[in-house]
Amino acid sequence: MQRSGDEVPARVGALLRIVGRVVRFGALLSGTLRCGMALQSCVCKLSKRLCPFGERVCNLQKWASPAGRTCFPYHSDRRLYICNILRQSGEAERMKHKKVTLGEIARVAGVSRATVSLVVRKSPLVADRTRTKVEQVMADLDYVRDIGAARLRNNSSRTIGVIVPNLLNSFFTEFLSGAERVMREDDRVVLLANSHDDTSRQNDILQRFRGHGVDGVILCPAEGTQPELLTRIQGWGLPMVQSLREVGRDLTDYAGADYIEGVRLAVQHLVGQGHHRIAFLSVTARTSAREERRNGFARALAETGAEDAGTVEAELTWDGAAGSAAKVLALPGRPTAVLCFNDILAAGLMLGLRRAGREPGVDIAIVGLDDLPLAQLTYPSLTSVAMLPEQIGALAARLLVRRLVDRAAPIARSIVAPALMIRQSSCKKAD
Amino acid sequence: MQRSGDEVPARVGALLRIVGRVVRFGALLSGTLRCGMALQSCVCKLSKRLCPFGERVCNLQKWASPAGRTCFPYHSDRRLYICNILRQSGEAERMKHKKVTLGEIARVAGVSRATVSLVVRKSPLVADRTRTKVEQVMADLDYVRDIGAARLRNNSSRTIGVIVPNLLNSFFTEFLSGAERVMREDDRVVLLANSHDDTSRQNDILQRFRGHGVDGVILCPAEGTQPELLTRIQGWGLPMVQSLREVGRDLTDYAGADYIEGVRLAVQHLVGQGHHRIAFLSVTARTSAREERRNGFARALAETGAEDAGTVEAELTWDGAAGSAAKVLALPGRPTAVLCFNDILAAGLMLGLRRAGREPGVDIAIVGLDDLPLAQLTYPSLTSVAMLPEQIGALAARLLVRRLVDRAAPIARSIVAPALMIRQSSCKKAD
DNA sequence: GTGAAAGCGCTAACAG
DNA sequence: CTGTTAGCGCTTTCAC
Repeated sequence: MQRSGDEVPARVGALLRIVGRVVRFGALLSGTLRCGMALQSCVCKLSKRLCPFGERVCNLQKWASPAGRTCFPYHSDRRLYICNILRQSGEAERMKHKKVTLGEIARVAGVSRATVSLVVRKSPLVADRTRTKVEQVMADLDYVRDIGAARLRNNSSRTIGVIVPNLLNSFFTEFLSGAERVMREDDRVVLLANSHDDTSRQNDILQRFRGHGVDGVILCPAEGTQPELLTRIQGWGLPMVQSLREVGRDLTDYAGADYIEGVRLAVQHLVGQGHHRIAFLSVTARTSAREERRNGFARALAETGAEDAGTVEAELTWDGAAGSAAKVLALPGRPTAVLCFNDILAAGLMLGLRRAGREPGVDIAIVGLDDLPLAQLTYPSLTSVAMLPEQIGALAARLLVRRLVDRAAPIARSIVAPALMIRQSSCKKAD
Repeated sequence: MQRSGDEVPARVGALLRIVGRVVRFGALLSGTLRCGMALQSCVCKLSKRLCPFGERVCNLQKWASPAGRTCFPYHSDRRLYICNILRQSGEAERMKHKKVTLGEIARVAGVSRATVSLVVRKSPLVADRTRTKVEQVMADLDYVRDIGAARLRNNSSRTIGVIVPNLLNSFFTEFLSGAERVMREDDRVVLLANSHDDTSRQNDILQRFRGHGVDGVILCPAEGTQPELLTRIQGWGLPMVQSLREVGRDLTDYAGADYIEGVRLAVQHLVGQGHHRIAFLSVTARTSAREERRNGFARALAETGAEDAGTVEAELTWDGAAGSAAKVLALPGRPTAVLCFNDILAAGLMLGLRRAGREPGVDIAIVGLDDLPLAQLTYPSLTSVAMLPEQIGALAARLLVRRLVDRAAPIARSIVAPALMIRQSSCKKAD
């Protein structure tokens, strides 16, 4: 079955509906279905493209015969195209995965690639009629803009990298959640990596991110990160904000919580409960967060006149903290209260204390920091200071976005104010 | 200060060391430093590039004068280049962020871009001497391969997308952690997004991922996801594995835990503890995970002969679960034990029960599912069934990698075996 | 082994 | 407002 171009109805193009990547024919052309092809295997082909694009057709026979396929023409706004029905799924399959490009949208819509590009980028420079036409075609063909290709031209991948030291700690995953949310609101996408608090992995990740052309990075520096790293990153021209932890001071934008104030709230609360000998359960990993919390502790003690009953260090796990209970109890300062580096340690310590025959919240007061969700679940429930990591993540993301927009902006800090959450573990001092 | 090309020592090139993106000069040329320029601002320029690349220099004077800069030549393996000292940081800055490309490596190493490309991709087709030379230059210039540009040619971005419904639930973040780990081991990078269990956001994310050219997707389908979505994704030619939740059955690769077996373990344990009237605290969100757990519950009851004491539904929060305690206690089936959809609900339920004057683990047995870390912290500690989400994440990643390698591979399932973790909440039945 | 040339899909600059 | 042109940095033939 072959038809000459002359037989084609004048406005056949208008009857074509393109749905997904399969061409559906209008009534006028339904006769072609008699070829015995399933509707789904009807694919318009031109220059190896799926869908109804084609060069100008001069000689239908010439197109129809050599390939041994049944063809028929239709025309779109400006040109007469050839629609070529593929016999077998083999070729159809191969085409199915051929990308729909800007150029094809342009061809179908009868405009230039530049115009389509403008439409895609929502430029005001394009006429409304043109825009809607192009948008219609994009929707019909299921066009997806290739951001990677765009980046090659304009150096904006709309991708940012987030590096956290531990994905099993909900403090960091809440942080991540906030960052992801804001980035998505700003139409960006997050590349995620876990440094496991290892600087060499962190380097590795940074290189990889660089190779992927990220626009910027949110970094919670791994333990032991040197300030040189920051200058190196800046040397790459890679915008960065540090968060939760900070290397150096004011070397980059930074989002975090006011750890010192948080610790002060905790200590004041304990002192208010009548405690005057307070110990600190710290963590082994040396980060700015640790230093701030420790300094805050010393400062708060000085302010309140309470006594430093000593510091114990534990690994950042429940077991580690539980195991440190004995050391805490053996502290020469005979603490009546313990402030913990974070809730994970606090929860572990409470387990360990109970194993050692002491009732946390009764015999000894415990306060955590961070107010992770688990603080509500421990027994007794854990008094803690909320640091709002989800918010910090969001702030970090906003700082980064701001910097992407204006690289020369002055270095900024976003600090969230902590909030004391009083629960049962911070009992009044037993007499 | 100008020198003619003739005055340049024959093997000056050999004395050049390129460190980072700054050129350091060997002793032979140290005289040039007398110009009064800081070493750091010495930048080799050619065609706006940083570092010592240049066209062949025919006429040194011509290069030196018009730009008003001090120049001197050196030669590399094959060609004579010009090294141009920039006066001001203005221009130097602009250049600093100019990318080092394959072509520049090639020019410096004196080979073709194709050869460098082969080296980068570790092809065996390149001579050892050439390889080491090229690698040296890459290290010197701090070359980073642009994966986005590579993808444009070869359609492999080494990027995969992971879509989870909730980043605040550690079940999913542990999952994520496993997936990220495996992907990084395989030298891939993870694009992360949070669907918030919303199908329209999920669509949005998928489009965005598509635009970023991900090689594949790991999907924990949002509540209400239709099987059509899967066929659509497949229609895009986008490899995908489902995980933790499944839409349809065997439509795609799948990694998960054997929820039914997990529930069976829990019920058997409870029955072994003397409980015969068991309730189920379920969740409102309708997902395959919920259905499997419910079905498993029914089946396990049938197997053990225990009695279904009724089901209560709660929102997936502590408050929701705590609030449901009254309903659980009012169940006409008078349960002596409650199996909970997951640990979050179990923990919340225990809080609620205690508020209602019942002692969980004493008056009523509680078992959770998932064995989140928090199970060890509740009081009493929570008996739960470990589903090992970190492992599931890793398995999902491996399934996806496998499919990327062989798209025609048969559809596969990876199911991890759950493990019962007995703790205090699953007391023997009170008499 | 290596080099030259042709794109991948997109956008910036400029000319109409 | 729209079209033309010239690449972005890389890989892939296909010669040599």
